[in-house]
Amino acid sequence: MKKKVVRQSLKDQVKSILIDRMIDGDLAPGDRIKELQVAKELGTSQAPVREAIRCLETLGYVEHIPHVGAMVKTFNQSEIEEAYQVREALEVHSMALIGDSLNELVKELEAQLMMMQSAIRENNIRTFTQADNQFHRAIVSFCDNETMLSMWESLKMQVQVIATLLKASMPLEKIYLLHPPIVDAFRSKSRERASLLLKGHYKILSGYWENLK
Amino acid sequence: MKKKVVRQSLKDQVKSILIDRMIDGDLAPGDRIKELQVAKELGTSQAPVREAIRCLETLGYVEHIPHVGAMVKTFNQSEIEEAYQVREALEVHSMALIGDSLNELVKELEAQLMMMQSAIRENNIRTFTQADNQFHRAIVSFCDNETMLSMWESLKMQVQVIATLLKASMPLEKIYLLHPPIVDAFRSKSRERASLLLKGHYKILSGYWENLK
DNA sequence: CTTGTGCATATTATCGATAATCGAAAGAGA
DNA sequence: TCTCTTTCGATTATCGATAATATGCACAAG
Repeated sequence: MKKKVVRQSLKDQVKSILIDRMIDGDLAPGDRIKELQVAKELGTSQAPVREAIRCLETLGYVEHIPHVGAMVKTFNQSEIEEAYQVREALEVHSMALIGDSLNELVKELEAQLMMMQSAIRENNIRTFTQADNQFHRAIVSFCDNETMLSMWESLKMQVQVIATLLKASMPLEKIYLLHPPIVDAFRSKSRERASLLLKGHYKILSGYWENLK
Repeated sequence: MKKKVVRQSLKDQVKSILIDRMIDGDLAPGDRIKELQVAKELGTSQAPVREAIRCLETLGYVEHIPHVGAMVKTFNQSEIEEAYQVREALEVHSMALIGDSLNELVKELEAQLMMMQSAIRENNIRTFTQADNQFHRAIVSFCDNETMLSMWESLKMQVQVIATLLKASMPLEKIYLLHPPIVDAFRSKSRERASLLLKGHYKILSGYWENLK
């Protein structure tokens, strides 16, 4: 691997730092992000911070009110449900588009199944979630449509919220079991069946979700 | 209609102006957009222009290369095809989500059918395209999912390109005829059939598209 | 006790100027 | 002639300072 000189703009660096803080929980939903304060902390001027925040805004990570400021976005219930529906739409359609790379996809999905299983054994929710995400991402990724994939990824945040809640109330094992049949369907080249199974997967999860509310 | 005090930030004004220029063709795909030049023209400083451009960038209207500049985006073929597939995914799934507002939707769709017909009589491609768009938008709009709708709308530009080309090579009448059966299916509350018809609609159009390339 | 008004403060929005970076053209060496 | 380096002009990226705006509080009026 070549090691290019890192020449990241300040904006990008600030953006990464802010995202990290959100992941680590240093920045919780609802927290204010003040431009000058962040700028001072990071030793830059207001401009790059400002740009970074606007970027996070369009990514849907923060909410911005003119002349007032930005805060880490808190998703309300309906936004989360909406995102879940869109995700389903994209994944179901992606399945129909996957071409002759079905075998490779199956291999990737199997890998993620293994990962999920081992996560269950260790009761490691974090790893499980990661594998689960990777499983679904693979489906979209293999249909070879960058636009589709980037839209799918833009839902990450909202999905993360619902996933966390679901995993707290639903045994991992139960969630896991929704996946192998899908892989089976792919293995026997039956996109149609896979698609129905995926819809079922989402239906069951949203059933649980309804009970949570 | 209430008339609130308009207090648009410079960024928003610049953004609107640039979009207008793109629509009017003053800014064609591939054209450079220079920050300081625009700033001078509009009598502002570089900052608001810069923000506006970054905003257009995330909207997918312009392409930005660090330290080089921004230019009006030219879509390549695969990007356009990708967008069309995503659009299909969103619309098909939306159909399944539409609740008890089916009747209202039918009314809206019928209105757009009429509009298309009259556009055909006058051979007004612009009006036809508008009605066509509105037809498809209505489907997504009636499933009551803001996230879905905003994603659908973010594909506007790419779809516009493909639509223009298609309409040049395919009789409007032929395109029109793909729509009434969908409305019929909705009228008889058959979401399933409507969904299949919509998929057929897209299949036929992409068939034409393949011939164009 | 409620409502409105003006001020103080905090924060963003905008500005003009400077630094950093890129791409093309000019020049040097083989 | 070709390739590599250097220089130069153009443009973006960043800065520090100032203007504009919103929010909350104190206080007066009803």
